[in-house]
Amino acid sequence: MGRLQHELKKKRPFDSPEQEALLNIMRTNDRFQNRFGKLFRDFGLTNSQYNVLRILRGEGRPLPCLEIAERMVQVVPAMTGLLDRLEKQGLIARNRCTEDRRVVYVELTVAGKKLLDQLDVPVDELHRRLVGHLTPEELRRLSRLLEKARLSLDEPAG
Amino acid sequence: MGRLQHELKKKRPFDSPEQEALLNIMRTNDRFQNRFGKLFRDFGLTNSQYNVLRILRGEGRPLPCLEIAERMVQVVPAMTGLLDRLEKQGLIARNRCTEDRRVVYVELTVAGKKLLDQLDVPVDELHRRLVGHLTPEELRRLSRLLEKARLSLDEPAG
DNA sequence: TGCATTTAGTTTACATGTCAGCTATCGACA
DNA sequence: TGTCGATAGCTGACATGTAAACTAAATGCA
Repeated sequence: MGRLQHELKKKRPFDSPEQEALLNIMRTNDRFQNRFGKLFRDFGLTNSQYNVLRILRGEGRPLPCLEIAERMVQVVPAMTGLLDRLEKQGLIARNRCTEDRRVVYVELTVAGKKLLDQLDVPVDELHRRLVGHLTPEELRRLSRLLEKARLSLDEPAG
Repeated sequence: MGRLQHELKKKRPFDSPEQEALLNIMRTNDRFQNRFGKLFRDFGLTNSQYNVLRILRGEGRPLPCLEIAERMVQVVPAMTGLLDRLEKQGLIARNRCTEDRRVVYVELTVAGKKLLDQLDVPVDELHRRLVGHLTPEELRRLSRLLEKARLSLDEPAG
């Protein structure tokens, strides 16, 4: 009996290798997200909030809401509230674009950058704690398999 | 430049193979969850609701709330509302245990079983559409790598 | 110019998750 | 018997996600 089957107390084996792989992806993600959530909570952030800050720092310049939403696989409406809370915490600032007044630019504040920088070491440590026991070769294989899995999303019918 | 890096419009390469693998897991999970969400929505269900029904059918007997929560990696408080909505839809029934009056048994109703059975074929089709382009060997390798990744969760410090 | 279409964001309604704290009940043990 | 600690579940507060409908602004094109 496989490890996942045991974890889920499943009585019967999986219907297919496809089902087993998908359940493994979801299970692994849930558990790992949980760990990151606990780390970020200590710094007053949620996973999504950290994600927004990280995107802004990576870009190094203000970004429109939609650009941020795209990189997070998230629907736009959710961004509004997310940004509201980050703004209230003083971690980001919003400025309406003068050329196209529909656009709202979001930028990292000094406080936001500072908080993010504080998180770099703990985040990296957590990365290693969670998957550092896999060899670099295994990590690369895992990444390649997941990227191949996502190819199905590009298909029109997909 | 890797596929994930391109998807995320990331300018710089990943800090580590650990980070890349973790982001790949999260990204893949998000996109796939989305697809399942759309399928279940057509049947008036959410991912979590389907998960509960599936667990109950797999077990074939009533289960206490906590047992269900455990298998879903979910915290108890969330279960209450989830079960409320499933009960309101007539898909499950709750009975308080007579021996231990703290325990509430949850069981699948006939309507719940029927709805679930209707979903079997579409769900299996979606499984194949999402990851059916990987060979059985690749799917097994992916599952084994994810299971190995989760081993870190068992460690006391983990 | 003038209107239809598109685009960027927001609002609203609802289902999830997370935590902290509460109630009811059970079991053990003095 | 009576009380204390553990267990099962619920409530309330808050942050996320999803969809649908809406506002405001820009664009295309007659």
